Amino acid sequence: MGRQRAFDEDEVVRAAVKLFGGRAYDGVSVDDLVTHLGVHRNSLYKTFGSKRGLYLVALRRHLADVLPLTEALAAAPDAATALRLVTSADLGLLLLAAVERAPADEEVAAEVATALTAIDQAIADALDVPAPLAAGLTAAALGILLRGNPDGVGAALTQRFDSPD
Amino acid sequence: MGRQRAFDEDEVVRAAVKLFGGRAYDGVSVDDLVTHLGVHRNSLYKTFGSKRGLYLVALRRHLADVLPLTEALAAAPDAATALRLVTSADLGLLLLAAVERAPADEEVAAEVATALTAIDQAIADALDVPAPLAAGLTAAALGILLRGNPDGVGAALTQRFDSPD
DNA sequence: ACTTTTGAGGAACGGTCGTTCTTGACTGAT
DNA sequence: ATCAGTCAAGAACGACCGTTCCTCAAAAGT
Repeated sequence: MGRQRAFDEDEVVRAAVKLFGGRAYDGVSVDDLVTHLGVHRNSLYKTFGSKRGLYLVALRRHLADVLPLTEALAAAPDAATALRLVTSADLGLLLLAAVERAPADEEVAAEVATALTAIDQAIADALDVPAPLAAGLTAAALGILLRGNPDGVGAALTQRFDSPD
Repeated sequence: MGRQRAFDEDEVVRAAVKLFGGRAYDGVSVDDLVTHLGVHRNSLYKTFGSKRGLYLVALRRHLADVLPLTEALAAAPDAATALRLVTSADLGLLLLAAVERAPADEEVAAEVATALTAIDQAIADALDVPAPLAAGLTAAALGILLRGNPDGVGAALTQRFDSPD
């Protein structure tokens, strides 16, 4: 048919995940995307439709990368392991999407809610704890990620948490 | 000397806290501020210097409102009470500032870090627990706030948490 | 070899951004 | 009564936003 594209769509989306995960949605301009993604403006719009379209694709790719995390969670023996798994994952875009975009974009809100629920469920199943408790653990992990200190804090929490078992 | 101003600066700052706490920094335009704050463009720039200047003032006001929270925390008898105090507080702007602005504005980052440390310290003192554990509790509270479910989740966490005592 | 389809390339669009300028009304001090 | 200083009001600024258009080069189908 026509000329073949000179960029790898998967690479582009991954680079977009990195960019959108690093700063706010409105802080990433289309110029930034064109510069850092190695895709021409025109191809970007031809492929993803709009900036928001690319963002949604990037978000879904990011959330798809969370699936392996839930599988790893299924084998977690205790809360400490589960918390460490979540806090050591790269969830930058998920975090930013939840705080910043979800309130303004219900499609983003739906994706985020689904992903968080999946993590909750994986924790609930693995540790055999009630759903609200699993959701609390997920929330705690997100809070730790948000504070940017993966070490020490989580350990202190779960050390106390696992002791009654 | 001149004409007296027709707006209450305190009211304006409080309205700004509400606006900036509701959506991303770049999502709040100066037009939005002028419209919802009841201050004229010119007065806004005369009083606060810039949009970022107003944001910083609003952030500091918001964080000043956190001080009473730390005082209340000092009297918290257990983790459940502490967590409930934090998760029932209005920390929208703090949360948004931590996730979205802090990475891009080191002055914001410093303010946020100071506020979070103050909460950590208050919890550590009240519950007589080590600092990392207190920081973990603060993080958990932030995560719960971020998920937007103040009830149930926190209770499930702390019920388990306080039981060994 | 020729046509057709598609991407690359870059200029350009209208709109909105944060910010500033100009003008006139109001008020305290001389 | 006059003057100086501050505020309100809104037009206007250049810069940048997301998006589109136009032209040319490359490659698949005939």
